[in-house]
Amino acid sequence: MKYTKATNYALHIMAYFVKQEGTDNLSLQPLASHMNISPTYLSKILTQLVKADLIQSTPGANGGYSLRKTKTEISFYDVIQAIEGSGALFTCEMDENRTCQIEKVMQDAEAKMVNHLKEKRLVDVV
Amino acid sequence: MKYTKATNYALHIMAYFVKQEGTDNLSLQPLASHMNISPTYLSKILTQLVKADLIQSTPGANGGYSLRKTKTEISFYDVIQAIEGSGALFTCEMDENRTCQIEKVMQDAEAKMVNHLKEKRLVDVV
DNA sequence: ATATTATAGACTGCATTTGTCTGTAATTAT
DNA sequence: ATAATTACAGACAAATGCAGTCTATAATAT
Repeated sequence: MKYTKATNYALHIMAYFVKQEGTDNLSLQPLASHMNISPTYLSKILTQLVKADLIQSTPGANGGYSLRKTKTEISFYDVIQAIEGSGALFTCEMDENRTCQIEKVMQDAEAKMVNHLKEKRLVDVV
Repeated sequence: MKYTKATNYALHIMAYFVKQEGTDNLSLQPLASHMNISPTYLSKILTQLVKADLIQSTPGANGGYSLRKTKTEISFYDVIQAIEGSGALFTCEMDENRTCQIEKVMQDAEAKMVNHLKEKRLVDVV
C-alpha cells in the first residue's frame, strides 16, 4: 500500500509552482525537462490538477500553467485527492450490513492522517 | 491507494481468534468455511501471521492455529504490518540525496495514523 | 502406517499504474 | 488569415502488484 508515483510528481510539481511564483506561466515542455518526465505524461497529471481547480491552464502562445489559489490555501490533501481520488483507505469487505468495529478503528486512524494532510499547506515546504 | 483485501481478512481472522478464545485450536478447513475463502488462500494469510509471531501453528491431528500473544498485546498495527510489510506510505521518488520536505510532511502524517493503529488492540473490537 | 494437519512454491488471471503515441482544439503573434 | 504555440483527449501497450488456485511436501497424533 503506497501512494502512487503520480502523486509524488504532483506534490513536487505544486511545490515547484510555489518556488516559481511571480514569474510567467510555466509551459509544458520546460516543466517536463525540469521534472525529468515526458511531456505527455506530465500533461495528464497537470490536467488532473486543473480539474481539481488547483492550477489553471491557458492554451496558445505565451500560455501555460499557473497556480489558481495561494500557497497558503492549497493543502497537501488537496493535491493528493486530485490524483488519488477520495477513496477510503480501508473499507470492510465483510459484515456489510451491520457496522464493523474494525472498519471504525481504521477510519479513525485514517482521519488522523488526513487531518494532518489538510493542515499542511504548500507554503510549509518552501 | 487502499489496504489490500488480505489485510481485511487478517484483521477479521485475528478478531475471530479473540472471539474463540479458550476453545481448541482452530484448523484451516473450518476457519476457511467461516471466512468464506478457499483454504489454500487462507493458508497463505495465516502463514504470514505465523511468521509475524502473532499466532502459532501446530501440524498433525488436533493441530491448527491459536493466538500467540494476548488480545491486549496485539495491536492493529501488528496485524497490518504482518500482511502489508513495513513499507512507508510515501517515499520521495525525487531528491534522493538531500532531504525532501514533502517526504517529511508525509511521514509525519503517516506517523499520526500509525500511532492510532498501535494504540488500538484486538481487545478493542470485541 | 495412516489420517490429519500445516507449508511452500509455481502458476494464472485480473486490475491498476505508468507510460507512449497520435491526433485535435484553443489561443496568440504576425 | 495563417502559422506557431500551447494544452487536451483518448487509444494503446508494458509493467507491476494483488487475488486466488493447484500441486506437492513436511510434520504430528493415534
